[in-house]
Amino acid sequence: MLKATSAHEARNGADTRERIFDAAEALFLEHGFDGTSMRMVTARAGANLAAVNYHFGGKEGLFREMLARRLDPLHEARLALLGERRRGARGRSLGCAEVLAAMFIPALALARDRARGGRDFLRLLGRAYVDPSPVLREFLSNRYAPTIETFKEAFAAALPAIPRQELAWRLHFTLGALAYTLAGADAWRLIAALDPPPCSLAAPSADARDTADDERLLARLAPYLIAGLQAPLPELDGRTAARAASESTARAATYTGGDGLSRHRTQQQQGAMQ
Amino acid sequence: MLKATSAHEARNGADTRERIFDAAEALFLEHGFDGTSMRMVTARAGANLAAVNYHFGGKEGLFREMLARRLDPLHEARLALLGERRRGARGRSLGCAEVLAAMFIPALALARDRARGGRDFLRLLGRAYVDPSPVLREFLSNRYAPTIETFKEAFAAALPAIPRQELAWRLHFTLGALAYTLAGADAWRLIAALDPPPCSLAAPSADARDTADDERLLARLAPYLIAGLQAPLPELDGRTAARAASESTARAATYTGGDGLSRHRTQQQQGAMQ
DNA sequence: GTATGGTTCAAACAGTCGTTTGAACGACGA
DNA sequence: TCGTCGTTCAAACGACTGTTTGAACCATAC
Repeated sequence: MLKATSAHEARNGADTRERIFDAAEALFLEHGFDGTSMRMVTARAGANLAAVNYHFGGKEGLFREMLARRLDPLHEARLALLGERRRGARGRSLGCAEVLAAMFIPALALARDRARGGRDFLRLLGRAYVDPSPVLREFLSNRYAPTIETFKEAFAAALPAIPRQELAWRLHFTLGALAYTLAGADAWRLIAALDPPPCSLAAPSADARDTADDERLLARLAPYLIAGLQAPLPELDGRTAARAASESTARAATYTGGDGLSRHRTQQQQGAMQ
Repeated sequence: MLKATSAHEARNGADTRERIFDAAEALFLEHGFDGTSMRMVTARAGANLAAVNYHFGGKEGLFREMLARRLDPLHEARLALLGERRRGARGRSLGCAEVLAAMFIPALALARDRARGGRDFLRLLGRAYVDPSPVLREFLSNRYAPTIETFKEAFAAALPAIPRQELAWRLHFTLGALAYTLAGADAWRLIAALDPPPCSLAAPSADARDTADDERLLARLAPYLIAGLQAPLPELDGRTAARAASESTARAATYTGGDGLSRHRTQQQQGAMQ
């Protein structure tokens, strides 16, 4: 009734499951949750319409498991890499770029690994975060909230000069730039137009070309995000964000010490704005 | 047969049009294009189901006109403000912050003006950019491509040190952070929790409070985006995104400047990543 | 051999989708 | 007063939605 166990069932049943996963993934990338029908999925997968309800219990179950298949390994790898770098730092707190790398490298590795993600992995990641369907939104926020919280703490330690409120917003902006960039089909079409083609001698496979594109894209994205995270603090209501924070939250005061303060010249670019 | 002309028809017909617009707007914010049905719209608008096809020719026509109602004034105001600042500069090229302000200020003004946008205007703007429906994507890219091109030129003049390819990407990231931030219903719920409430003496109206929220949000967003746009250039030759990230820690990366960015990728960097 | 149990299948379920129809309404000019 | 025309209305259209059903399949266990 539930999962496949014997050799025969494992071969047949698991195979249809995978085909349905792949079909749902491709269709979700193009049409979103509401725009993808079960008949589209099963037709593309070469499976019977009832197979979705048999294997996954319904449309919602299919998309939840489809996302978890890709996103669970991603978040595990992210946490593992973050812990590894923390142990390697021996007490020294990680830098902002190192924390960001702990988010980027596993995503890139999965995009390179066809078995666990494939060339469309990053697009899937982005689409999942911008889909309007409440089913997916609730699923994602429930399942991956601990990981996000852990990285939020890591960024807070890496950027002690940024008040917690401000940092929460900047991480939100960062996630937005990431999700939108990765989700947009336009972006991946623009790569070929904007970036010069790789001049490798051996004709690269389709996968290798896409992987190189991913790396170029994230190489462009990382400096942008790091600069944004470390930007001078804004002024709210005539006060600096730091003052606003210290007036409203007691926690910010504990982070005022440390080396991060010298890095921020809070007056430098303020005058240029507006 | 087509639009209303006489006094009577202008009162009745235009009124239902507006009610349908408002209903479609609210539902589109929550459910997206595919998740919003004509019956949901007409029921909320208190109109007959056939009214949508009568006034707009169909679902696609409704959403196109609904978006144009909000976004046309926005883009006109953006271009007007940009031209105004250019004339005020008397030949001196505008700064990055000024160009960004020409995008922000009209959006904020429309969000403050209930008649031409209202408190949900920024959310609508964001949702429109992330909706997966090909109908809306094609409509937006066709209709507002000239405006985007104009601002791209303005940013290019404001940031002469950034190569055009790189700038195109950074504007894409910027648009992503904007759209995702504005679209997310979570963001607007977080504002109350993260930002200290305004300490005005008079009890603020609901609109005034939302406007203040918008201003705080964009005040936080602007330094982030400006810093990202002005970030040190990435190095794309033979390095992975991870190494580029860790090398650019704390704005230490070198400005290669001009076109000094060598784009020859020497060899495959497969081995560099685990 | 037969029985078992996971899997697939065609067919149909009730419901919703966007759209169309043709009659009715109601203010206007003649 | 009558005809006109823009607008609204209930009702229905065929197509599509997600889901369910019960029979058929087939390698395995007995």
